[in-house]
Amino acid sequence: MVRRTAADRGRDVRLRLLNTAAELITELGWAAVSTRILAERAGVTPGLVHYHFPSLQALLRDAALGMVSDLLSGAEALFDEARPLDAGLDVMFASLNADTATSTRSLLLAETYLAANRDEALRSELSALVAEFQQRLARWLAEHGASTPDDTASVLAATLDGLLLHRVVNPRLNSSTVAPVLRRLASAPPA
Amino acid sequence: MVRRTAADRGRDVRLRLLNTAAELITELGWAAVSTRILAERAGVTPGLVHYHFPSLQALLRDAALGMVSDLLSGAEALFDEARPLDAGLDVMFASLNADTATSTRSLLLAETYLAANRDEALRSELSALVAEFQQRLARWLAEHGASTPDDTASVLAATLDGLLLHRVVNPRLNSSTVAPVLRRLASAPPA
DNA sequence: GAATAGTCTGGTCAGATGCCCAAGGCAATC
DNA sequence: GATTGCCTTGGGCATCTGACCAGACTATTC
Repeated sequence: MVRRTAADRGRDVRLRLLNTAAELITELGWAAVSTRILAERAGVTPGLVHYHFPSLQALLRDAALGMVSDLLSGAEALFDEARPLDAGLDVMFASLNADTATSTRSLLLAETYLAANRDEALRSELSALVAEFQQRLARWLAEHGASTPDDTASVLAATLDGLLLHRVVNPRLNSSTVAPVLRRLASAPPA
Repeated sequence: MVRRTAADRGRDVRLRLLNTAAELITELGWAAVSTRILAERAGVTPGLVHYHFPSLQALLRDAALGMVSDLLSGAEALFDEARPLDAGLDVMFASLNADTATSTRSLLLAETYLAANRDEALRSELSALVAEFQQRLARWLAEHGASTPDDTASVLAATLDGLLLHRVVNPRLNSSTVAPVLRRLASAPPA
């Protein structure tokens, strides 16, 4: 028998709200997530939303930043495991396609970029997350002999996000077409 | 004295609605554009919106596709003029940064990708526009000795969009850091 | 001048929105 | 058993939402 105090249940509801908020942002778009839709999907009364969070926007911010943080950590783990540079690039892009959970979470990333355009607080927190990811990516590139690792990491990170967006309208984008080009992007310049 | 028939005024209002709709999508996000906000900004009564368009969504679709079409035509013109491959890449990315109008319109492009995820009709029309742009880009790359021009064009287009998104949170992204990496992406693979 | 056709107004409708709060719940502590 | 502290409910508030429409306006055609 598990003891479930009020505080436990509260933490649970808070978490469930954050998770379903992330889902709904990708499904409906950031601005279309409403208190009531969110509460219903989370199996909770609407009033609870404003008990656990100061505002709906604050909830969406927390939800988005949490998921983005998870997503970037996951990506870091991928290329950290795969030792050679080529394999790392392959694995990174492949994982974006294969896993539906990852794929929808990456749409959330794009939504968050756009929302960051309109929300100062969100922008600075997102900047920090992305900057840290790029530093690790740059370090990994440098360790594997890539040239101008910092600039390459910036562009590579942007490319990965762009590919996620483009997959919506471009079915040609799969591992075998993309990987060789990415390899060229990360390689040393031709003599 | 210019003759302004009723039909002329009508066409004018229709155009003004489309233009301000595009503005508002980038400012507020797709789902946050409402009939009344749009009408007020366009200097028009709310009722007019549903006279000229069957629904608000249809208006937003038309507005977005129109602007995206303009944006892609503009980009095509840029790299068509700049004969060498390197110069073309430079000019393409530089123009995205320099011109504020172009820069906001490119945020509209990202909003449209995400909206296309939820709107079948929008998705197919956007796919067609992007596919045509990529074909021209691939042809241009091929003419300038790039390898695997089709795949390269797909990834390059995604990279450009990704860079637009990332500029929001990454101040390092400017012409001088990005251009060399793009050049590597488009170049022939090292022997 | 009458008829026609396209454009526009102002208002209405039912429903959704974010946020708030008094009242009740329940487990831990005294 | 009383008290304390956190969680939860259900309803209410003012405001906004997309869509609709009867009627007015105006330039063109007869």
